Amino acid sequence: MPDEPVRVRIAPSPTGPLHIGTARTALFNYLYARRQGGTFILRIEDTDVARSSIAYEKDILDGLHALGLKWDEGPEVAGQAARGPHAPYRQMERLDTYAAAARRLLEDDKAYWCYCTPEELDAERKRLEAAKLPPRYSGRCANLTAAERAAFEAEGRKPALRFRVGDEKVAFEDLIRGRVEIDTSALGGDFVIARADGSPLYHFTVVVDDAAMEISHVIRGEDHLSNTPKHILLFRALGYPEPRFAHLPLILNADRTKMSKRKSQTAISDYLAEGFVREALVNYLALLGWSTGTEEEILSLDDLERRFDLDHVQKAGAVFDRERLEWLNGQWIRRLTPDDLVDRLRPFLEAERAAGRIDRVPTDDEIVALLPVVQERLPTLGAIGDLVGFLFVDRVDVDPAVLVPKRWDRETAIEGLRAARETIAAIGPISYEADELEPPLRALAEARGWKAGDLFMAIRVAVTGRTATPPLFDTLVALGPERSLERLDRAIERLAAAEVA
RNA sequence: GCCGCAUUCGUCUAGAGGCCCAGGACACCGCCCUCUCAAGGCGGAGAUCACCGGUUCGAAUCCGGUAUGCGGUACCA
Repeated sequence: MPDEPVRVRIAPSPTGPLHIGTARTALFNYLYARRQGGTFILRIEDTDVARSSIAYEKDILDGLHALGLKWDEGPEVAGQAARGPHAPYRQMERLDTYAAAARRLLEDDKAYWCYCTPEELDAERKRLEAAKLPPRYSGRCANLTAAERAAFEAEGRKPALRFRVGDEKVAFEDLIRGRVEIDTSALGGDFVIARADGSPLYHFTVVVDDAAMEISHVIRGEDHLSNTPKHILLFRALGYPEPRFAHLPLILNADRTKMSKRKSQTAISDYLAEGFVREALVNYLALLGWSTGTEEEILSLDDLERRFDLDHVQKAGAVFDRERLEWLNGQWIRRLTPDDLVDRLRPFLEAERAAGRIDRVPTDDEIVALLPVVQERLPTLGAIGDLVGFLFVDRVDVDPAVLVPKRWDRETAIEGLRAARETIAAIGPISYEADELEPPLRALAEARGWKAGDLFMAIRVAVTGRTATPPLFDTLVALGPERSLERLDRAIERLAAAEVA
């Protein structure tokens, strides 16, 4: 095949939020286009009017934008007109195109009107199933006479349009799986391409549009592999050139079934809301079913655009592994510049505030100051509240029981905290730095014969309310001398009061 | 049921006849670092390459069959 221009597309249905699987397919199409110097097209397949919504369309466009997958043709904003030489790119706005194609098939007798009701078809299917036969349309309406049609019309029946399947073998060369051959007799008979209400169905619109938009490579999920012969038959019947096909392995639930909302978290927006960064999402998704062929695994979108190829796409399905995503997310968070990280953290801190988990949102300067101890501790951006939220609440809740280190008793804890309080107070606000705090507190522990770790733990719990925090002295500095002493005082009171209880 | 696709450590994968009694990463375990938690470093455990036959001097890699899994089989996409 001569160098035809590469044109690929992602064709989501706005019947749900952007799904992990759709995002991965979009990514592979995008990467293929970029790598081949081709065109990446977004087409909205909204012919299932009952389940489609503009809100889902918006979620899908927003999600693709958030991942950095820019498309060359298609709608930019949900609901608004699309741009590109083949506009519109929303199927419900292309109905006349399908109607024209349907008319041609009808005129060529490659399609016919079927008056069977859903009930009749259902009964037929059940009968076949009961007889342990594969479900298949009988072809009852395949050769109706004009009189028979008129009789049905007189009954008020509205016909669906069926495509004649015929009896042959269809073979194609899948770019990932190699040669695939299917006998069309296994396709279940003539299939419906337009509903009784006139609205076109997926198998039909996908072919008409892929042809109209001059799609050169159809890269999609393996769940469409078995449907491909139907599409090829339609391409041929309509006299369109066939595109090349590449069927990607499925993304799987932990039980190795096709990934579903029911068993996994599938919405990209949910991952973004948790604080997964686009770099990690893209990196992880790219490595689900594809590899560089080397041992490299931290790859930016830029790297991927330069290296993606269909040869290294895996054939078998891949289980979605959240742990690995989290690890990659940490890798990417650690690579962000301070300014960038602050920008990305702010919305999450604002969300913490809105949820009432912190009492005020820190300033950018405060966040920047925290970065050295926070950046390597964030598995997700959303973990920020859990990590340092105690710095931005008016008062912490301290459990007296955890205030006492394992090797200590209550009295020692009170004594230790009092001594620590004096030591810290003596340092004063001017030299209140981590380097100034540590030596005297260590000296204190040594003088009293305490393990430094025990003393530090008691202080940590007193000022943060928790046993796992960023390094203690940085934490004290972030807290400031006043609030540090105040929290120590409160903790001492709590412990003293616990005596009574 | 029928049709199709797939099968390398728990998971993601490297591997395109000898470099592999199979390499990397996540997770797991241990050690180091260490004020806790992370991060990082080092090490460990973990795959008879689904199974059976064949081709070959030699097979994870080629061929055939079997098994298992998944997907499709809608007037959903």
